[in-house]
Amino acid sequence: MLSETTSQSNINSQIHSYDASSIEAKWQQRWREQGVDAACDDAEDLREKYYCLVMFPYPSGQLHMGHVRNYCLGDAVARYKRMQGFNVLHPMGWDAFGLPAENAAIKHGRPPAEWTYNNIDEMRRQLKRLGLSYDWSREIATCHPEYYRWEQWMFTKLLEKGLAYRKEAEVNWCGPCHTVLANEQVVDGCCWRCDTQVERKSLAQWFIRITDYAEELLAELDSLKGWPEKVVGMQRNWIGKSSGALIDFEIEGDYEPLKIYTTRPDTLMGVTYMAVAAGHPLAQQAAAKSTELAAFLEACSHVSTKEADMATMEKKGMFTGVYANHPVTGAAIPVWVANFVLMTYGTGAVMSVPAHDQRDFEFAQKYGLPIKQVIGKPAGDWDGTAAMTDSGLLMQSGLFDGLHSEAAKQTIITHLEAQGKGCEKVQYRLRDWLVSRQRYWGAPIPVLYCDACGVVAEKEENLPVRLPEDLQPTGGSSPLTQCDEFVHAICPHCGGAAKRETDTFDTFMESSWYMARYSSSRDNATMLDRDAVSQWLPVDQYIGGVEHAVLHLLYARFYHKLMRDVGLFTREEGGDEPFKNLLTQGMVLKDGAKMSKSKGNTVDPNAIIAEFGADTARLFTMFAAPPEQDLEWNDSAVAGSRRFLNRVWRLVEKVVQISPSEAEAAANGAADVKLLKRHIHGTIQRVTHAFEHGFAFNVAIAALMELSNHLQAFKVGSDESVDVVFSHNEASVLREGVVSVLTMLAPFTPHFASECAERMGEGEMLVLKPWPVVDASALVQDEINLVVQIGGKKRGEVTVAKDAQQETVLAAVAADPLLNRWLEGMQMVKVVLVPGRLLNIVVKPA
RNA sequence: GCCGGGAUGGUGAAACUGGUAGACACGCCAGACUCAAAAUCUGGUGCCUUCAGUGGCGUGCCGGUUCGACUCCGGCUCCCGGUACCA
Repeated sequence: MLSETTSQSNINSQIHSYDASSIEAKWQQRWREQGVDAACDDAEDLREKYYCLVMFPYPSGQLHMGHVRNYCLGDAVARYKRMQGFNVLHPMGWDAFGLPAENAAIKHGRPPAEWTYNNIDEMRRQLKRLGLSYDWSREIATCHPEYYRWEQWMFTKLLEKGLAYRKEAEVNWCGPCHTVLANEQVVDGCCWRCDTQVERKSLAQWFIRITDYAEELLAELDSLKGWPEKVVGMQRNWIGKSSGALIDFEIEGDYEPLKIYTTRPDTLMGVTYMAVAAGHPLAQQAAAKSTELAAFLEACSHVSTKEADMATMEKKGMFTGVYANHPVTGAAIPVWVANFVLMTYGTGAVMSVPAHDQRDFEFAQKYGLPIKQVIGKPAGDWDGTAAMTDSGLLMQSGLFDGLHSEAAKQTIITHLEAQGKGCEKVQYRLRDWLVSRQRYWGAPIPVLYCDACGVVAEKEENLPVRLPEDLQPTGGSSPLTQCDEFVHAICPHCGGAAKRETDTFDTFMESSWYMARYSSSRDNATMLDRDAVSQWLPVDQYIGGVEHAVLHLLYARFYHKLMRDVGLFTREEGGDEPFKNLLTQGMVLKDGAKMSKSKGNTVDPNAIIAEFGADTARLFTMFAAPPEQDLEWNDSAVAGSRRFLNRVWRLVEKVVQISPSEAEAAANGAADVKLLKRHIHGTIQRVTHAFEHGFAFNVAIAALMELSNHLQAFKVGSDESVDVVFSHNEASVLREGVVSVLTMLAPFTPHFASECAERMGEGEMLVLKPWPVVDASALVQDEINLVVQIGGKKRGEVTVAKDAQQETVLAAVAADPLLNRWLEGMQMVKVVLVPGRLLNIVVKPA
């Protein structure tokens, strides 16, 4: 009884459904055998190149839905471009160095290498199960010596050019991660990985001079037309260019002159006090004479970045007892210590103009300091309740009176320059990139410390400096520091004993150039093959999460320019910028929140593939939301995506069985065929448009669903039980429609579409078939339904010739009693005809 | 504060350069098939009104431009992301 029920239900589900797992395996094997996913390096290949890249994953062990979405987007683009006749490079690899591997190693007592390689194997399997069309022959893993040796080589070049250097500096230290961090990796004063508050420590570290490239990185943002404005804006803010002046204030007594940076030299004559950071030498020096001041400085140093909830923190200060001399008037100006002045920006000291700076204003009010207006308000009088920060004409400014702010800036700077008291200065917020990390699982920094020769770079023939892969981290300092075989080395300069650097590179170093390496990933003679670079770079379409807006995406732009300037390629060969177009996809949410293990709201891609098939997982992630928007996971909508595929499957079964009759179509048949043909080509137009403009795949798939609904209803209407006879013409257009749907589904659901196409007798390689082309003649309509508005409100439609003139349309309206009644007792004031769209009759009571 | 994005049915979302608001899908309701259920199929589904044809209202709020505004302009409110005592 039970078994009977089960078998019955199996039969039924077979009738309505298809077997995803067997056909997906079948097609994956065929594509692999036929090498359809490989990019062609052959110079004789005349196809235009297209480089489609998705951000490579960190091999954490399991693919999550965010990956699935990212990679399905990239795959849809790559497959579409292949069908459009491009020679597509669509590679994949592993960002394989990093902290999680060490943490896992500590937890499991096994070396990070093993964990990493196992994860890569598992994740590669998962990617293959999704049917993603990667050229696996170019796969790279950044932890492989054949990869990082070139990064080490590059670093030695940067050392030669003075673009890399070692310096003792105040740096960000994360205790739990046991390493320093770059500025970009500190978020709200906390470590970007473990979210604990970073400490400031003075340590000798390796830096790369990204600040030398600040201007170029900023200027070329304007050329990135294919990037989201948001990301461009974030990078612009991060670089933080401002222009102003450096001004020296002489200090009375035994002090160095006080150098300040200001963007408002025009307000110089309104300075009523100076403010320096607690860490400023002048403050420290003055504190030696005042216990009270020393106590205040001590208090300031304990205000952590965290509790300093910056926006609301109270402005505090104390007079140092020191006076500065105004560089123009010579007037004595009190120097204060203020907790809002940052030692890390500008010179750690500011001139305060309370009349024209809100922060200075609040401080002056609190401590009863004078406020002197030197800029006239453009309109009306200044009420003095808040700082007046607009530009305007100078007043109370002696010889500068009457100048406009903008002119005054220049005049005052020139005046100061003449007296050696100041100069023009462009300031950036960007700091040099700190690239050394006190971690084991990373690429060794190829330098040695020799007692005789000092800091020496490893020789090129000794590269790579191999990371021993069998060490076991324990949680404290890097096991490399205890590894004698690694540490004790020979100085490449004098041949004496030397110690190796045990710090490793920031893992963002590896991800900064992988896109270039894919062009020549198997080349062991050079970092980048010049021909391969000019063949493939720049990346035409880059796809990934927005969280890398000022991390990876800034570093990669920088590194690209470094590689160019080291001479690996010219600007003609590799371009100035690595990524032409950027798509930042949204997150995958469940119950309104980002999926995470801690929240317990994850959806496992394996489970979805097992239940519905890879094609359904792909289709849903592309259909549920536009790519750059967050996607809310919805289990029943996933099932709905699968239902759509089932319907197409049954449509294919039906069309395959049609044997056209010799009888000619009925009289109205011709019109039906024409309409269907218009639907088909309208859909081709819409789907192609989606691929060419913004990748609105949700709309593209909706269009395919719509067409498939039309195809199902063709000649049958809602009653499928009717035995319909198709003429040759009808059958052929129906077939054209189904093949079009399958062809356009191929980028989204490649296995399913291929299987259906094969059943239709369309041959094996749907994925290599040309993309359908719009037949413009099919879109032409002789008669159209024209919307009729009366008084701006839609009142109905009339059927008229597509190019009908106004009189004709009005006649049609008059002939329609339902429309005409709106005109009774009314006077026509105006008639607006939008050809092909609508007619609006403006009326008023007669 | 500043920069960027957003607000449309019960839900995810469509709407080309101003021209039929809600395509497509999920959910829900009803029906067909079934002993029954599942699956599948069909129909309905913005809100209010009406027996019904109809009519009115409706894209966060207020105002403007226009024959016509989700779309453009001015002024707000709220939400999301980024960033910040940056001098």
